[in-house]
Amino acid sequence: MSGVKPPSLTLKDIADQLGISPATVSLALRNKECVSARTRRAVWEAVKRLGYVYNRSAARLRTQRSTTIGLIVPNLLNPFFTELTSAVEEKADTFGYSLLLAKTSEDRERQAKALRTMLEYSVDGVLLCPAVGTTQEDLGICEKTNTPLVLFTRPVDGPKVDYIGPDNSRGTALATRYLLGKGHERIAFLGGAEGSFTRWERYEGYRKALEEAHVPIDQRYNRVSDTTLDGGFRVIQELLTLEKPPTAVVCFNDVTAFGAMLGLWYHHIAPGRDFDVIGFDNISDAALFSPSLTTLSCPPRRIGSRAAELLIERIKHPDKKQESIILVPELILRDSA
Amino acid sequence: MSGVKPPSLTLKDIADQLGISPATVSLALRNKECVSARTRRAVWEAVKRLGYVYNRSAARLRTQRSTTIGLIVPNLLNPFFTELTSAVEEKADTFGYSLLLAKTSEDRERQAKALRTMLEYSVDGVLLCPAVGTTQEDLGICEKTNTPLVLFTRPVDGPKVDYIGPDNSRGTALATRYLLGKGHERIAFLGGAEGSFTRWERYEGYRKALEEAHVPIDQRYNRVSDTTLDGGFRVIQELLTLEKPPTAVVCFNDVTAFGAMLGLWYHHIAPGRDFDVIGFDNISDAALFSPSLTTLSCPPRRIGSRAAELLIERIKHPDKKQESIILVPELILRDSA
DNA sequence: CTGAAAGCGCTTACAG
DNA sequence: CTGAAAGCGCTTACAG
Repeated sequence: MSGVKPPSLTLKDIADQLGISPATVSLALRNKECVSARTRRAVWEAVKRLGYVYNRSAARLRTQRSTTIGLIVPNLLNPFFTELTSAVEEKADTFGYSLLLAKTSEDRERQAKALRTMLEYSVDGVLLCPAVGTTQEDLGICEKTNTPLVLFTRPVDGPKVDYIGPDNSRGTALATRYLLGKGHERIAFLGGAEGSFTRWERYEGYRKALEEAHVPIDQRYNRVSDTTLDGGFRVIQELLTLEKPPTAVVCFNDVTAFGAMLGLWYHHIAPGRDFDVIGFDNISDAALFSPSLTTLSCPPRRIGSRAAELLIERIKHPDKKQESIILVPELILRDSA
Repeated sequence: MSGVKPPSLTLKDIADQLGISPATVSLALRNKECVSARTRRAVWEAVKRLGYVYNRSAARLRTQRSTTIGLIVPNLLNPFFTELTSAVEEKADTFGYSLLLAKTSEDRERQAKALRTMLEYSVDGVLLCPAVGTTQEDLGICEKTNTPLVLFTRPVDGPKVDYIGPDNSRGTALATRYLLGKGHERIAFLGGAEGSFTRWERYEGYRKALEEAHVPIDQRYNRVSDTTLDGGFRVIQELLTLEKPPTAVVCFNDVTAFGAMLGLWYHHIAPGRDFDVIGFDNISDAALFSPSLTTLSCPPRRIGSRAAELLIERIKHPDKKQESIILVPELILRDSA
C-alpha cells in the first residue's frame, strides 16, 4: 500500500488558470447555456491542455446521483447471461450509465454482499437475476434505500418488485404440442437443475401438454442436468440407452439442447431428421444449430434490453407502480425438419 | 427526472443516536482497535437497527482510493472474453474490489470513452484488451492520471505498459508440427479476422512450421472468418469443396474450431478420426469437444486471473517496473485421435 | 479511548 | 453572464 497518487487536477486548477471561478468552470463543463460561449471554449481548451479528469465521486457525493447501474447475475459462463449482460451494457451505455457487474455463483451470501456493495456505491438502480432461494427480505435493502430494482428471469415471491421474464410453461407446452403434432409419442424433457423453479415451470408446460393429449407421463423421460453443454451431452446418452428411447426431446434451454445434439451426432443420429430437439431461449448460436434445432425464442438480448429500459424508466420516474412483463416465447421452426 | 431520494442516513445520524462523535463511528465501522469493543458493538447494532448504508462515494472522495477496478473487453459474446471476465470478477471479489465493466465492440471511440469514464470514477486500475488499432496515445490518459493499466491478449506498441498474453506463434507452430508428425500434408489455417494481429502471429507460427518441414504454403488453405461458431462453420465447408481439401486444420481459436467441427459433422466427417482439428485457448467447452478436438491450452480463466493479480499488485506497488508475461500454450492431446 | 475541525472536489442556490 | 459560500458524507491528523 505505498500508492501515493499525485494530486489530481481539480476544477479549481482550471479556474485559477483562467482567472475565473470554479463555479463557472463547473457550469461550462456541462455546457450550460448560462455560461458565455467564449468562456466555455476557454474552459474546454484548458481541460484538454492540462489533462483534467472530471471527478465523478465528488459530483456523485454532491448530487446524490451516480449514473451507474448494477447488474447481478448467477454466472458469466452460460451464454444466456453473457448475452444478456452484453445487451444491458449496451443499453446502459446508450443512456449514459456505467455498469457495475457482479456474479453470485448462486450463493445468497455473495448476492447479499454484491447488492450491499452496489448500494454503497450509490448505484441508481439494480438489475438482478436472483440466486436460487432468494427471499423478499434479501432484497429489502433496495426498498430501504429507495433504489429501483428490476428482477429478471426468476421471480421472487411478493408483489413489490418489477419483473421481466418468459412464460416458461406456455413455451414448453407449445413445443410439446408441436412435437405431438408431428407424431412423436416418446418425448423426453431434458436437463435443467434439480430444484430450479424455472425448470419446474418448463417441465409443467411439457407435462400439461402431454396430459392434454392423454400421453402417459414417464418419469424416466424426465432428466435433470447441469445447465451446460456437457450436461445435455450426458443426459441424451442416458436417454438413448433406455429400452424405449425417446424420439424427441424438449430441452431445458438451448445450451442443454446443443449438448444433446452433440451427443446425437456422436451416435450418428442426425438431430432434426432422425430425432427432434427443441431448445429454449434462442441464444445467438441457436441460429447456427438450425435447421436441426427448433427453439422457443425468448432471447436473452431482448430480456436484457427491456430489463435495462425498465430500470432506467424506474430511475427517472420512481413513483410509477410495479410492473411485470411476461414475454411469450415463440416457436422458431427452421427451414428443413 | 423526478427522482427525489429520501435523505439517507449518515455517520452523523448513528453518532447522534449513540451520543458519540462521527469520527468515532467512522473508526468503529472499520473495527479499529483504538475504539473500545463496547462502542464498536453499539455502533454495529445501531447500524443494523437503523439500516445505515455506508457511502463509498464520500469515502472515496476523501481517501482518493476507490476499491474498484475497470475491465474493458472488445465483446461479451465470445466465450473467451466471458470466461476471462468471470475470472477477473472472482479475483476482484477476492481482493475486495468491485468491477466496472465496459465493452468496446472494437471501436476505439467507445474504448476511449469507457476508459475516460472509468478514470472519472477513480478506478484504482484498469484491465484492457485493446480494440483493434489502439495506439499508445489512446492509453496515455492512464499514465497521466497515474492509474495502473494491464493489457491482455493484444499488445500495444511501446514498452511502457504491463502485458499478459499467449505466445501465439509458438502455439500454432507446436500444433502444426504435431499434425505434420501425424503425417498430414494438407493442413489449413482456419478463421480469425482479417487484419487481426493475433491472427497474424498465429498464422506465422503455422507458416514457419510448414516452412521448416518444406511443405509448400498454399494460400487457398489460409482463410479468415468471423470469430464465431458460424465463421468456422462456413469456412470449413468452403475448404471441403476445394479440389484437394485439407485433411487437418489449425484453427484461429476454439470457437472457430467448434464451428469447423459442426461443419464436419454435417458432412458426416468425424473430427478426430477422419479429420484433425486443432483449437486455441482451451475454453471450458473444449473439454466436451474432446476427444475429437486437440487444443492449444492458454485458458482465458488463467489469463484473466493472472491479469487481475498483476493489476492488483501494481495498485499496491505502483513503483514496480513494467512486466510482460507471455504464456506458452500447451498442446492438449486427448485420449483417442 | 473519544471529539472538534478541516478538507476531499464537486454543484447549487443566491447575489450581483 | 459570473462569483462567493455552503454542503454532500466521509476520514484523518491532532488534541485531550
